[in-house]
Amino acid sequence: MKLWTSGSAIIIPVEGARQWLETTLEKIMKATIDDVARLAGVSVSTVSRVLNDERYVREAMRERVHAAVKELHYRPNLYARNLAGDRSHIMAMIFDHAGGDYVAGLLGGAVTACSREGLHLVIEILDQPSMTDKLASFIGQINPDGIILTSPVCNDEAVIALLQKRRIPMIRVAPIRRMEQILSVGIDDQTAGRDVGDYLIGLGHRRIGHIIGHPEHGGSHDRLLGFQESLKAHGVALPADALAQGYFDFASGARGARALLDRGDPPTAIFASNDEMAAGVLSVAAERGLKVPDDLSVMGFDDGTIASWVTPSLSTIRQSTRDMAALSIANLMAVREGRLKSDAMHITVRHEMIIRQSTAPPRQP
Amino acid sequence: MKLWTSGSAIIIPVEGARQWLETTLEKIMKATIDDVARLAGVSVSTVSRVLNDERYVREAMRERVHAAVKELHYRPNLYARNLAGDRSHIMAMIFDHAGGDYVAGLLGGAVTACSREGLHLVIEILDQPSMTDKLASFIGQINPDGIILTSPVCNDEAVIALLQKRRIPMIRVAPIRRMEQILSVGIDDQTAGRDVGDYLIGLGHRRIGHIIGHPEHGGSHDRLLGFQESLKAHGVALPADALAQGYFDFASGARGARALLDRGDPPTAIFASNDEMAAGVLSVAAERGLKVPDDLSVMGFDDGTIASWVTPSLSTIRQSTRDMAALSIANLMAVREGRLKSDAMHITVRHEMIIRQSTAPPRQP
DNA sequence: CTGAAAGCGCTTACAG
DNA sequence: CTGAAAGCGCTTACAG
Repeated sequence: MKLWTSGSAIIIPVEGARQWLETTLEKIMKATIDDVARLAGVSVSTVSRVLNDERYVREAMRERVHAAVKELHYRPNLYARNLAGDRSHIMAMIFDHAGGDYVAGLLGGAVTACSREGLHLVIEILDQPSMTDKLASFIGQINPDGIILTSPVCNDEAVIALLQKRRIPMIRVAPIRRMEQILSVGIDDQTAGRDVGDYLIGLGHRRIGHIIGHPEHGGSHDRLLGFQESLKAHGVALPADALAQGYFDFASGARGARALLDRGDPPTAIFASNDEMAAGVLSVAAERGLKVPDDLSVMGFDDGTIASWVTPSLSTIRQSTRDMAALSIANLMAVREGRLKSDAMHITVRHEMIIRQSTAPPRQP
Repeated sequence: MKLWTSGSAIIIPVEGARQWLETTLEKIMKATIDDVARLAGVSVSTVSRVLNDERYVREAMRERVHAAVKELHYRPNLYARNLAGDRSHIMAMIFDHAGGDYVAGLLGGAVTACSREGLHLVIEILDQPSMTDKLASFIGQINPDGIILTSPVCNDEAVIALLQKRRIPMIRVAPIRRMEQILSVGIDDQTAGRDVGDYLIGLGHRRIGHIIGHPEHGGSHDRLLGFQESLKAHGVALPADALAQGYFDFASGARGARALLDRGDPPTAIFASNDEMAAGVLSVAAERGLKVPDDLSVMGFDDGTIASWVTPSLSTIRQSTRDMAALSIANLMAVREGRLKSDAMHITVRHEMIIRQSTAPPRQP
């Protein structure tokens, strides 16, 4: 929409009028698909087809439409599209709390991937087990094109059943157990756990403790499993009291460390299932006058920001939650568009061991 | 797909058909406003009025509608509402990166407040200065009912101008400078800065350093200002080299600490403008064999999770970013509904000093 | 390959 | 206080 002025000026008397004019212009200037069709000299059907990248459109038409779109600064109305069509162009991510590097990475990765694909991300918090009513209301209103489920909700049977019934493509991030029909993504936690065991044993440690991660998070089990495998393979004992249950938070890491160090034969190395708990171990070591890594080696997991902050800095396993989220979005789109069947598909993301200051050979090898 | 009927039974041959039936039932069962109107024996206009809590509806009607809504498990279609009406029932929050306790608190508070008000939260990341194209595209499509701007975008003139032009209610979280016409929320950073100064001087410190926060975050300036006021009021000198510029991250806190401690007359206390930087100070102290708090007192800001993790735990100022976000949502709604004019309104959230282990009187008073 | 037209499920003047 | 009807801006069979 253009304004033509010929010789004379438009006089705008007062501030209020200027605002009114602006608002009105805005409204007029907000082009619709009809405006585009008119300018391009085609039907709205054709415009729609071009916009949605459908086949069977002549190149000439395509170009004319694109030119009109550009000239009018046209942006399709999300709500009209969603009402008329069967896609919402919206992705959802569900988690139980907003904090920590782990969630932040997922969030950042998801938003970035979404905006690259022309999608929007809406988030919802489910912090009670089986809040299916809240979830039902949420997906009933948003009708997301796909949904990313993090721990612990990704292991909630009621949640999964609901989503399956509603036929919403979903992907589970680091689930406890993979399911035949459902996409999932994660690193190979078991191998990572084995890597840690091998590394610590390689340093010469023979009494190694482990603080298990949150029981409702998939990584915890697999890391423990791999860790056990490694010790077994090297003939290193792992008595029951060398294991402490943690919950991925600082306090439970500290509690676990105290329990492990109070044993008759305390460990020379502790592997905590995430960095926060490892930081808890470090604080207990400091409190007891144990030098890290000389008296005690400490290994974390995640390589979050905290791993480099603490003193000494943490040796850890790096996993990219950003990548996991980006891959989640990409695969959910592929499922929705029929490019991919979701059956039995698990995406494994690379992990990497990062050695810093908190690990070393034991004092008495 | 056809259904065969033989006698009175419906014969469903294969699995595919069962799925089809389920899907169809789902679709049938997804009630619309028409269904509600029919069941309640009123017009859709009336249903709409009841749903939107408008006046001028008889109590009897209201009850019948609510009963029908409940019976049908009716949920209004978000996209139809948004297309027909002028509200989107969507709130947006913009930030530059997803990490840290500060952002996590805002996020959690916003999502919680939204779901309480029947709104949804969509998030967008603007990590380059003046990404107005991306923002324009975003709000053009989402048309949020309100928008929460965090630092540093809340200080971006181009961003604000765009939002004003589009008449989207916005609130700025902890802006550098308040603006007459725009809502903002934050704690009284200046008073908080003064509180810290008063407290450290009260302990007996006379050589106090400060690591300034990120220059594009509003809190930084005001905290510094209040801190300066306090020292001045008590006649305590604050030479230029007792100030270091930080960026709210661990590394800049460590850098700042080194600079301050390398002075001829090193400080006995350092006030860092957030906890992450304070953790950086702690690590430098450890590295130099300085005992905290005996040789050096350290004060943080925010009371994020990290404040309790580090050893010694940090004395700090607690501010609730959750509350800020919740208040933001509430006030944006009030503006949109005309219950509140956005002019010159700033909401001050309470802050609180938390004393832990990292502060004490100086060794030589 | 293209277009005319119905329809998605609401809201909102406009009448009464 | 209530209802009939237009309209929001798209997508999608259905014809051609």
